[in-house]
Amino acid sequence: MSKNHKNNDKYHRILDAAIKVFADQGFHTSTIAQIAREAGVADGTIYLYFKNKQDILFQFFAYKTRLVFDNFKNAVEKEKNAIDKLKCLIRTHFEEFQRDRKMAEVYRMETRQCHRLMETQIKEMTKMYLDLIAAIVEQGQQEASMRQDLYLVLVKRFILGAVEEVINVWVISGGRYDLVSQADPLVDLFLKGIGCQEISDQ
Amino acid sequence: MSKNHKNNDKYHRILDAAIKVFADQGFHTSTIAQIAREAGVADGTIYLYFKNKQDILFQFFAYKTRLVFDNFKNAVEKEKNAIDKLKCLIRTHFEEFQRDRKMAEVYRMETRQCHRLMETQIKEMTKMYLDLIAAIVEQGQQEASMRQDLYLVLVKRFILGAVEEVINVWVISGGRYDLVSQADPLVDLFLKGIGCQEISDQ
DNA sequence: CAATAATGAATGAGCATTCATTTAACAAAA
DNA sequence: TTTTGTTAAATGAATGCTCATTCATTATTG
Repeated sequence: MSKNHKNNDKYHRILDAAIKVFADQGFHTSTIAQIAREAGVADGTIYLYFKNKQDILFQFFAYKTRLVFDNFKNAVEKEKNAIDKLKCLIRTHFEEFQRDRKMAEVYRMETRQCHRLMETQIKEMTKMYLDLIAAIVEQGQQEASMRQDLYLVLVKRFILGAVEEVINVWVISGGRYDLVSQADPLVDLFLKGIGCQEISDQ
Repeated sequence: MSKNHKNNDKYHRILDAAIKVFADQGFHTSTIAQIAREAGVADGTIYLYFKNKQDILFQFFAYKTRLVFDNFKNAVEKEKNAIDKLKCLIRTHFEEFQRDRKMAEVYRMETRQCHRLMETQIKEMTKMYLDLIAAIVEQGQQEASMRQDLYLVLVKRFILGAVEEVINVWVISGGRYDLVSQADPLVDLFLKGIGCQEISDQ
């Protein structure tokens, strides 16, 4: 009956337990036994809800992370001018990752690992994010709040990279300070850069 | 006699082979047998030059990567004003990583993994890099080529993150385009940002 | 002939996955 | 309400495979 385990309480118990274990030790060094213990179920039970160990990580990307990224688009659409949209995107990103630090830790770790099966998932999410940035910047150019002479491909990476690095440090610090408050200062850097206007044109 | 294996040809053969294998599959899924095969030696031989599998990765950070990062400082010192130093840092970074793509791949992957033993190495290199950026920015502020109202901690991450992300994409693409040519456009973004001067002050 | 270096088969530990068995859930019959 | 039967869910010990690591043996060097 419940082919769709996603409606089942135990599916989530196990997935959350796995995320906690992955966050602490990384995917490869985590064992099914540890995940089972953390979830309070027997080792074998995990295989009633997941195909295998890889599948747990797959579900993490396909289900958990995906939801978060879908949110970004909705949040951004609520704002109307480009600069507010950019602020909103980054604030929402920080909010969501701060809300679920274990998710942030696993995301940070495992997106850089080569797990053949996840690649598509990860690429799709990244593309969605980059497209969001591109749309915002193009709108900003039309509104004349952003420079015309931008190399868009680079701008997208420039923004994504900085955002992820700010999260990275926050994760490494153990989440001991408020991440969201860094959003506006970061957007300020994106917009104005670090140079003095008068000289930076040289 | 050769306690210091680093002077030994075979030490480098094995280390380079390992880097190639790690780059292709990641540390955890690589086997000693694969590394031995790639290096053209027997499995056991590896243990004459390295304590164990982890030690190979340790040597990668302690020896290979470390050399590259030490270079950055020297390169930067050759320039005299802050903006040129920043350009030099990023150009050199791109040059070195482009010169040795396998190294870049392993660095990208394994710095985000939790390998207890590497942590110190990685933190030290990152700190050195961030200090370099901080010094450049502070000089820029004295020279009045960079803004006075900068939150330095954030600026460091902002720059490092963007730089690493640009490398990241280049690595993912399989190194199919020229990385170094992205250095100047990136520094331009760092200095001027993406906003229009007139409005970005709003 | 040492002494040093290299070999690769053998060892054993660790762990994902399976599956025979047990337990729980629920419904129909008494 | 209790009894009994049926199905679904959960268990965890047993299996078997994959390696990292070792070490007795062989080759190389000088």
